Amino acid sequence: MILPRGFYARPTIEVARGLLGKIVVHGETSGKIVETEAYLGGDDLASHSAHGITARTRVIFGPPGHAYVYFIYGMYECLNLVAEPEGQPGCVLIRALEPVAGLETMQRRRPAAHTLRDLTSGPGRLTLALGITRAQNGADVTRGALTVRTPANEENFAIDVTPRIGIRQCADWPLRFVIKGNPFVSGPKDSTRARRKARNPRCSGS
DNA sequence: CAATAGATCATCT
DNA sequence: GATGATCTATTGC
Repeated sequence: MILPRGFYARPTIEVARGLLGKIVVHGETSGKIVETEAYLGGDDLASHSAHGITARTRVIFGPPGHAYVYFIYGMYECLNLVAEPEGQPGCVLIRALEPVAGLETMQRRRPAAHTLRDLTSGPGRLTLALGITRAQNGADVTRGALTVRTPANEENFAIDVTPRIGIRQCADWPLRFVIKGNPFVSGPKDSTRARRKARNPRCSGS
């Protein structure tokens, strides 16, 4: 079943947690969401919407249940889902998927992935694997080729909360959510002892 | 296994 | 003109 718009018209953090375990479908390819990050309005300087409405960020202020796809580092695109009622900023970055369907197609789109885990475990990776580009920016994910659905049988899982990754502003805010123990989350592999890598908090001071 | 540099461009100052 | 919600290949233990 496709998630209704009401699912997205809630506080961003609730949407970010609720999206874990759901299925992103684009054409013949699909994957289960195992890692998300919340990007809020207001004081969250890490969010693109922090500096107000621009040509790029207008989607974040628009109606919920739409895709916000942006281009970054000259090479990669990242998929977000717009939350909050229309007029209020807030979106959820999809950071990692567990491949579900269309594996051959995904492999073809990502020749650099040597393991199944590498296929979709990262924001730039999963957009390549699913074939998502800026053409999907602003697309309605409650209808069309790009949708988010509930899995056939929803399993129980615990949620881990950590700081967000790859940002400089507000780097210590606990807004990253992962399915605990799922091997497809991005970051250090826990095949062996995963040592905690301490990052300098840049936003903790004044 | 851990750390580092390079690729590359839309967006904003 | 600088920077960034990244990924990959390469180097060094």
